[in-house]
Amino acid sequence: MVEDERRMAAALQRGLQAEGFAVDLAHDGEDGLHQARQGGYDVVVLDIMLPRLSGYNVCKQLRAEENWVPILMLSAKDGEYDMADGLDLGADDYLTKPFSYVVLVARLRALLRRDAGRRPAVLSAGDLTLDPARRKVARGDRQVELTPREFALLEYLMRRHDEVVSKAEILEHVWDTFDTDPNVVEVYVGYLRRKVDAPFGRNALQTVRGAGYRLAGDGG
Amino acid sequence: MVEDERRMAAALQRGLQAEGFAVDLAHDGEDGLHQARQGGYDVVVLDIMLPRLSGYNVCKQLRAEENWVPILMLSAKDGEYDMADGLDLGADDYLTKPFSYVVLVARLRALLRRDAGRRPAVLSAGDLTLDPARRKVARGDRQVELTPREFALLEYLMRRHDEVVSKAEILEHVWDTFDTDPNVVEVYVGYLRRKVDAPFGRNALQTVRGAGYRLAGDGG
DNA sequence: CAGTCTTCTCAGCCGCCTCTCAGGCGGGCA
DNA sequence: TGCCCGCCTGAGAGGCGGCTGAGAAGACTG
Repeated sequence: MVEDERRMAAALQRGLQAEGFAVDLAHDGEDGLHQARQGGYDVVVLDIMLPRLSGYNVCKQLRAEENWVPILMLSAKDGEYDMADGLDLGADDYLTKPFSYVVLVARLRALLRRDAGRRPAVLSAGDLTLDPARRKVARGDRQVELTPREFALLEYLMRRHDEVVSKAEILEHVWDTFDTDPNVVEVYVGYLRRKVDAPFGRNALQTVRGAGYRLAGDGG
Repeated sequence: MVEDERRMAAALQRGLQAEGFAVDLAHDGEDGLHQARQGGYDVVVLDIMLPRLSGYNVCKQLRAEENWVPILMLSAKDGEYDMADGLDLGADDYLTKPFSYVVLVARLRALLRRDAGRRPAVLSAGDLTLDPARRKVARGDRQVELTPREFALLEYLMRRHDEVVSKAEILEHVWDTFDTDPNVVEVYVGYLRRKVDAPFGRNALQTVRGAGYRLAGDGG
C-alpha cells in the first residue's frame, strides 16, 4: 500500500491484516515504486497524490517496465486526474476518496480472485507448506509450530522461493526496518532450520554466501 | 489452440502464424489436455464446447495439476457456461463468440506480456545459463556451484558474451577498483574454467592475448 | 505477580573465500 | 634457436561472513 497519510495507511493496514492480508507500507511514490519493483505482491493499492513521485507516475513507470501486478488506484475526487486517466495508465481498478472500507476490501478481493486461478492459496515448496490464512505450517503431513516472527520470515521466503533473497530485503519486509543488525536474520534462519529442516533431514533453507538465502523450491 | 470447428481453427492458425506466433492445433478436449501437459506453450486458446472433454474440464484439470499456463477461453454466448464460470476455473481471459480477430490478437498479446513480466531474465551462452535472481548457473542441465566472486565475474562476461573484455574493464565492473593487480582476474578466470569449461570439455572462456577475454556466445 | 514465551544482542568460533606470490609455460619475434 | 613478456596455476595466509549458545529484556497469560 502506497499512501502518504500515515494515519489512514496505518488504519487500513491494521484492518487488512485482520482480514488475513499481509501488508507492506510505503509513504511516498519513490519508496512505493521501489518496493513494487521487488515483486512478490499480489496487488498494489496506490494513492495518486503522493510526495516525491505521484501515483500516476508510479503506475506508468511500472507498466513501462512490464510489471503487471494488479493496481488499485485511490484518488481524491477533486484531484487533477480522474478515473479514465487511471485506467488508461494501466491501473486495474479505481476508487475515489472518500471510499467505504468495505468497498475497498471487496475490490481487492475481486482483483485477487482474478489472479487466484494461477496462485494457490497455500504456499508450498516441495513438501513444505504454509497457509497464510490459517497460520499453519507443515512438513509433509507433520505440523510445525512457529512463532510469529519465524512465520513471517518463512512466509516471505516461500513467496520468493528459489530466488536468492538478501538480508537487507528480508529486514525490510519482515522486520520493516533496514538499519538493524543483519545478525538477527541469521539467528532466525537458524531457528527455522531447527524446526523445518533439521528434524526431517532436509536442507531447504540454503545460505548463499555473500548474497543472502534461498529457499529451495523442491523442499531441499 | 483447442478448437473443434476445423475451418475456424485453420483460419485462426493461418492468421496468427502471419503475426509471428507458432500455433499447434488440437481438435478435442482430450487431445488439447494432452498437448498442454507437454508444456512449452506460452498461452492456450481453449474453446469450451469440445468433443470428448469440455474446455471447462480441460482448464479445471490443468489447474488441478498446478499447470499455470495462461488460458484464453472461447465460448458461444448462448453456452451453458458464462464468463464468471470461466474465470472461476482459472482461465485468464475470456472471449464470447462471435469475437473480432483483432480483439483476440490483442488479448493474446496482453496475456503474453503479463507473463513476460513475471518470468525472470536468464542469461545464456550456448548451453551455459546463468539466472541472476536465483543465483544459479548450469551447463546444460547440470548445476554448477560458484562462489560470489566467480558468479559476479561470469555474469559480467555473459552480459557481454562474444565481446572481448579487457582486464581493466573486468576489474572496474566486478571488483569495483582499477588499481588492483590484474593477476586476480587471471586467477578467477582460471577458477571459472575449471568449473564451467573443463569438466564438460568446453572452451567458452577464451583468452585474447594482449586484449583480454571473450566468452564464446555459442558456449564454446 | 510469577512463569513462560518471544525477540533480540553479543561474542566467540569456524570454515570458506579472496587474494597474493612465485614459479612455470608457451607464443611471438629477432 | 633463444629470449621476453603475457598468461596460467598451485600453495598458502588472512580476513570476513555466517552460525550458534547464552542470556537479557520485553510481552503475554493465568
